[in-house]
Amino acid sequence: MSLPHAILTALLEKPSSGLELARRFDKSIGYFWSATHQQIYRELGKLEQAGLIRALPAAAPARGQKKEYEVLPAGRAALTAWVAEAGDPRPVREPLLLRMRAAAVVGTAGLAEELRRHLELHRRQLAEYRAIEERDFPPERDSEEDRLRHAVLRGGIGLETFWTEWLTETLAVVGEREED
Amino acid sequence: MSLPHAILTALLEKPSSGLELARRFDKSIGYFWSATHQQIYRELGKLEQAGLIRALPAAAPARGQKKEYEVLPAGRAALTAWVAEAGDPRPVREPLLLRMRAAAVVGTAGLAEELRRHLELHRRQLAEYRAIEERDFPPERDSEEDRLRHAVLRGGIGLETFWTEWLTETLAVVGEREED
DNA sequence: CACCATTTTGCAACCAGTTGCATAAGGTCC
DNA sequence: GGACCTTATGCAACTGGTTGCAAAATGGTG
Repeated sequence: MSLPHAILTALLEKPSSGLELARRFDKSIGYFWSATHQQIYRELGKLEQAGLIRALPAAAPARGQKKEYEVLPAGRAALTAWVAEAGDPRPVREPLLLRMRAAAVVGTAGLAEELRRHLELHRRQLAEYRAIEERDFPPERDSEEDRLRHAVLRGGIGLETFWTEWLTETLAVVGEREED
Repeated sequence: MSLPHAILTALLEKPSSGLELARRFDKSIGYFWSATHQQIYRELGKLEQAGLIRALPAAAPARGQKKEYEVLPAGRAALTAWVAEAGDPRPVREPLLLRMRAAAVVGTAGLAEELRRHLELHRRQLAEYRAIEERDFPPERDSEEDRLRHAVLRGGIGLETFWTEWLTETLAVVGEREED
């Protein structure tokens, strides 16, 4: 039940149309909860029906025509409640770790290359996060909101840092004996 | 497409019945790819039909009766191929990070308690991993398989370490101003 | 041996997320 | 103004994962 709340958050930050939301999910919020435009349109429909958001323009709602949504008080209340809700961390689901296990049984052929590719991807993501950090969180900006959002970004940075370190380490274990 | 390969790996490590698999998924493999017994039974059926595994006992296969499976050569081949396959890392999907974002907009009421709860959970998981590490990977065990499996476990340890550190840090940001 | 709990397997329905495609409006180019 | 591209919304079908429940074998207890 996270997607509706992700959308409510995004809409509170700035009222948007479905497509705008989809684009914003490709960065920022989407770094921690990605969604396709389909999911977003469907969920916008549900949220509207539930009375948590409403469409703005009142122009005849036709197909190829932009529809902007804003959050209603009930929506804000639902989001506030969700912040305090208990919810366990999701179990890790990373196929790469699984593949390592499989490799322990059937051999590591082709694995090192994958590890290198992943390392490159995580390095790139890490660099992107760091650029955002420099751009959006200079030392002088330090409101409550900034500190919270910065903490989220530091989460991303920490995760990518972990993966680059682990992959580097692990390549030392796997890589060498695959070269021969 | 990870579950079938997780099952193949588990079955190669040791031929098992569905329920045994389900139990083993609650530890070890399941730390990185969890699955319910339903998923497992369904997948076992598919794998059998695909000719990648087969049921052992040949006794009349009835409902409440144990059925052991073992991996066939085709299954091993499929797993070997999968190890080398390209597959991008999954995007992070952690509701807690999302809730932090939401909290930046609607306030942090109730958040600190959740952070503390998560911190406790991650500490516990970390302790469990470390215990497994001591038990299963003493310095003298150092075969190829051991090194790979140990790397996987180090992955888990690294992730839990990251979360405990991030949560501690973040509690310092959120916790203080919620006490008043 | 009738009764009951446990073990093991499984069906059915559901929810969340993905993929592929369709349709409408608006702008651009000739 | 017809052909075409982009923007925007959406339907339908599918896949992966979850939940709730049922049902057959097994094994004990009175």
